[in-house]
Amino acid sequence: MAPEPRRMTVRTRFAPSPTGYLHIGGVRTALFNWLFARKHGGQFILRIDDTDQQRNVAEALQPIIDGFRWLGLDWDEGPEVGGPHGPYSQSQKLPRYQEAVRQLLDKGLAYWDYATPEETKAEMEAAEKERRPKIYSRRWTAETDADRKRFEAEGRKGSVKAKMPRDGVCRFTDHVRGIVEVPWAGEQDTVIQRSDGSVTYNLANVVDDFDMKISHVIRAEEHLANTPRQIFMLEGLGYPRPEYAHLPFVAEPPIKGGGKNKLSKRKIASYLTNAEFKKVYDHGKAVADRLGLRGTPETFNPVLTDFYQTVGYLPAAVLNYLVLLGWSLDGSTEEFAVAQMKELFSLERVTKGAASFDAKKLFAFQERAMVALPTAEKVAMVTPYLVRAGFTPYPAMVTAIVEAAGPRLKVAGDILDYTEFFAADDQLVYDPKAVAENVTGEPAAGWVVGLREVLATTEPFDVPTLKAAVEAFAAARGAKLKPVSQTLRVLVTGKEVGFGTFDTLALLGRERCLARIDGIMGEKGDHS
RNA sequence: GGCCCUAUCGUCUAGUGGCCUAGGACGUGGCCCUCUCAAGGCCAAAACUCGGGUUCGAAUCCCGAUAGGGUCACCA
Repeated sequence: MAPEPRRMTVRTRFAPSPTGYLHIGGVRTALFNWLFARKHGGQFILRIDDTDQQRNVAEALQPIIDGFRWLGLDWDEGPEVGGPHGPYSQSQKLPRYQEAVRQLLDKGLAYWDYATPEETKAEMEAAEKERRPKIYSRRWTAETDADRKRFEAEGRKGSVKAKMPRDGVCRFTDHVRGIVEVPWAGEQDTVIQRSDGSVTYNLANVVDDFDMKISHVIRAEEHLANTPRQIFMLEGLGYPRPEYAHLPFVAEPPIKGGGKNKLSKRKIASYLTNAEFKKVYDHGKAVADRLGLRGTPETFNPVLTDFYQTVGYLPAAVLNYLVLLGWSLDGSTEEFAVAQMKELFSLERVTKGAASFDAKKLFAFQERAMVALPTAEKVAMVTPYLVRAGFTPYPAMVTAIVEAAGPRLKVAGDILDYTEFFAADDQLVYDPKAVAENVTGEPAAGWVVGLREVLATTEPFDVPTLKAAVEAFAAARGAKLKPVSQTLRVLVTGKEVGFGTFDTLALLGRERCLARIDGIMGEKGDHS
């Protein structure tokens, strides 16, 4: 029979542990898996790696599911959507795994072992001291049921270990690293079933990948060294070998005295010593503060995707940054719409070295994407922030402010920089320093009455007319435009920064401007 | 410690023997624009880890060193 060139369906997976948060490095791995599946018209599977049966799996899983949904990384099989190769949680597959362990035992590819943790530890330490590979001596191996009984009579607990070959070479092809060869003799007899009957990751992983018909295992490089053990198991079980691609890990931002360690959410304090990382964090923190959010490093951390969702980033921008962390199309194309990524992604162009996470560059993608977003979409994005901050945003006003803000609006939460337009005239918050320097101090104090008069009489109340009137006002007093416009700005917004002064005036309208000036001047009057 | 992986500007990267006096992007510095803050425009500084080979010619191929990382003990 002629070997038919069969077209295998591409099936990839991402298998997070339910930890309660979605790590940005994990998203990068998931993205590459998702992109590869989408590019080849295959399926992307989400599977839950909860072999050590934690308590609140559902609760710890939710943030991960939310993150995927927010980013638009849809899965064809897995939690909430089901699928024909379930269950998609390892905790529900124990009998299945134990069956696999039994098969390995029956074939003589695994054995019962009764070494105590102390004994194992002592052997390993001795091996390290003698500069030998850390290979178990198999001293407490039970060959027969009688052996098992004997060990158990001693009060020992048995675990099952894989019986790794002691000679030959394990060779496999990795789509990013090429051919990898490792001598079997260096591979440890790894525990596949713990003494409490639960199974370990390597075993469960191999069984799941087979059950779910995973064609391409695309995962972080930390698993590269686990691959021979997994190959041993899957071949022992008679499973076909999937294709492998080990991605370089996402490294931490450059910090003084730091190497290229894996990005970790726990090390946020040291990342904050990196000025660029801190800028991004501070910007996000400002938004969270105005929202009255309690930002704990547990949830509010640029290493976690939740940060970007909370602050109001665009999923497309996050994805665009992430796709370039370890992959490139060429040396110059940087902007990719999600649809383009799906079309252009390839494993062959994944880089080999670890890539540092650069929050500031992610932010740059966000800025560009935000500027390009149609006003209506920005309005929809921004409105919930105003609501959460306690304002009543009227669509027309929001639209006007969003347009006036232009490129100042870098994330949705930035709308909270412009709440002066949504605040009631008698509830405007004035920055005392700004008032002291631009309103009550000299020469500004002497301009206020005149400026109020200008605003009261300028007709029409639009940008060019207002500008001309104020310029004339300044010229008449021998003043430059700058201090005068700043006085006006503080008078009606309470702040020294914002849109162009005349845009601000026009946006507010004559009534509100006069009301605000009267408000602050009346207040000053009352107190003096 | 054994085994495995990796190594181009501060960072992400292009580069697969001559097109490289090494290109792009973020960041940084300067200038311009300007009523503040942004944005924008222009310009600049900034890298092939080191040492040997192979070759007429090496960032690119080979060897070695160094550095970083991963993995190996009932985490995933």
